[in-house]
Amino acid sequence: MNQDQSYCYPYPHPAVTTDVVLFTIRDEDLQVLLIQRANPPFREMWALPGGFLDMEEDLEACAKRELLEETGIEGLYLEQLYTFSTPDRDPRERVISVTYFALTRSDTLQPKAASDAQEAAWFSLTQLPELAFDHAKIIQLAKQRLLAKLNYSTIAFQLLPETFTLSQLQTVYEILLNEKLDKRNFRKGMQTRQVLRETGKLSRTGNHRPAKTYRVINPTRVEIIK
Amino acid sequence: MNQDQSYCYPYPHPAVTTDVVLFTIRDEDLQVLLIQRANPPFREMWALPGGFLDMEEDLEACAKRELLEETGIEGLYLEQLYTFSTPDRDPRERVISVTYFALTRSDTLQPKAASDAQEAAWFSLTQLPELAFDHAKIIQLAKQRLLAKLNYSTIAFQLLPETFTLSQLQTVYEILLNEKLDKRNFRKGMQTRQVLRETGKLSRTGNHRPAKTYRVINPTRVEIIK
DNA sequence: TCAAAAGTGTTAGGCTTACACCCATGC
DNA sequence: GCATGGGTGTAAGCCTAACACTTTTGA
Repeated sequence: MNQDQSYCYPYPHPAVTTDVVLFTIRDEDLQVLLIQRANPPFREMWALPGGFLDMEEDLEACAKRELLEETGIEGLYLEQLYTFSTPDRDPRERVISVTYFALTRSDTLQPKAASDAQEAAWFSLTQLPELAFDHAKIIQLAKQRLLAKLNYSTIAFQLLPETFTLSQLQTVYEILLNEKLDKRNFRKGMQTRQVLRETGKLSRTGNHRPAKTYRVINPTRVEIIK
Repeated sequence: MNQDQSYCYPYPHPAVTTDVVLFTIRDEDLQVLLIQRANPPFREMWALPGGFLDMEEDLEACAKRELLEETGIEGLYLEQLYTFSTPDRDPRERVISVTYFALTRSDTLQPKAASDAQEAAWFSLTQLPELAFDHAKIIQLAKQRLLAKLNYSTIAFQLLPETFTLSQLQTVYEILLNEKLDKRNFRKGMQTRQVLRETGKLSRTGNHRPAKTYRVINPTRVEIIK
């Protein structure tokens, strides 16, 4: 077909990419990390971090690598979300995108742009810019999945630092669920689930009683039968 | 690289396939459809129905097409399961497999082999033959997903014909959960969920009182908050 | 009349929810 | 001492789970 294209197959192959929806909570709001594209198509538009699969790595490694390359962020919780395959979703060629969603605590240092991302920044889910490809749809699906897992898993802890107070934890739930929760019932529920351990240390901030701090017993995500 | 391979790209592309885990209930048992491979690799071994993605179709269409081509089965519930990408999972070349799971009622006519499947047959999950590729792992994951969805969705109805009795429905749950359920509580629960409608007809079989028959209000799957 | 599956209510205990006040600290 | 968030118990009602007998039919 074309002799300066070096990788040839007896029948057509699609390209495979990963795209990552990285959530955090900042400014009392659920936010998502976007990068501004440096190259066409959709040049200068905002998009999810992601990129093409290398032949030696599996998809999760690809997602982690792209996140690191484009934003400098690493070492976080990652879960496969869905695989998108509408034939014309990328104008260049047929591209299958395997999407992941990831969570990080907000005290992660600011994402710095790198490689083929011009810039990386956090956006509130309620104020997204226009997005490249079908990335708006991907973000909606990721949010739906995150919310669905809130009540039967320890996924929310991925949004907090290693140690935290119960009020901080409750605030995370309130922001995600978009409703106020009862303090006593919330704490009772956490006790029942047996996923927290007191650190023994107190958090002294502001002019009020210091709060006990906790850590997750098993920092790797666990599903919980209520 | 090779001039009689006609599809060339500036960087390497993996092949993309779909594989489908089709479940049914037969002989009081959860069974899965397998095909016997007609071609290498793993020639004559049993494997999930599936095959390579065409460039004009999306993944779900591919899964449906392969199921139809290899088994003659069509028109059933299909849900994306997971995308597998271990680099060496296929000895021929790098293959990404997007897997689906599907459910059908057992009165579907017998699968007939076609195209590159030598034979198609149902196997009990407890008596699987040795399987090609990583298909054993895929089946395990599909089963796990099916069981997880039992209690908060109407997924189980996909395993029954259009109209059915409450005893038939209960039997499906009992087989899947592998435990006996209380008849009165089961019926009460179904009433609460408001997903069934009486057909007005009775099922007369055997020497006993005829049973009322029901159909699902919304035959497309609905998620239910208990 | 017998066997076989269909059909039907009640109760106890556990879980969920609603709700209000004192505590420890910094200023 | 006052403002601020931290921390704690109880009671009502709802949901879940356990449990046994009558009905209808065909043979």
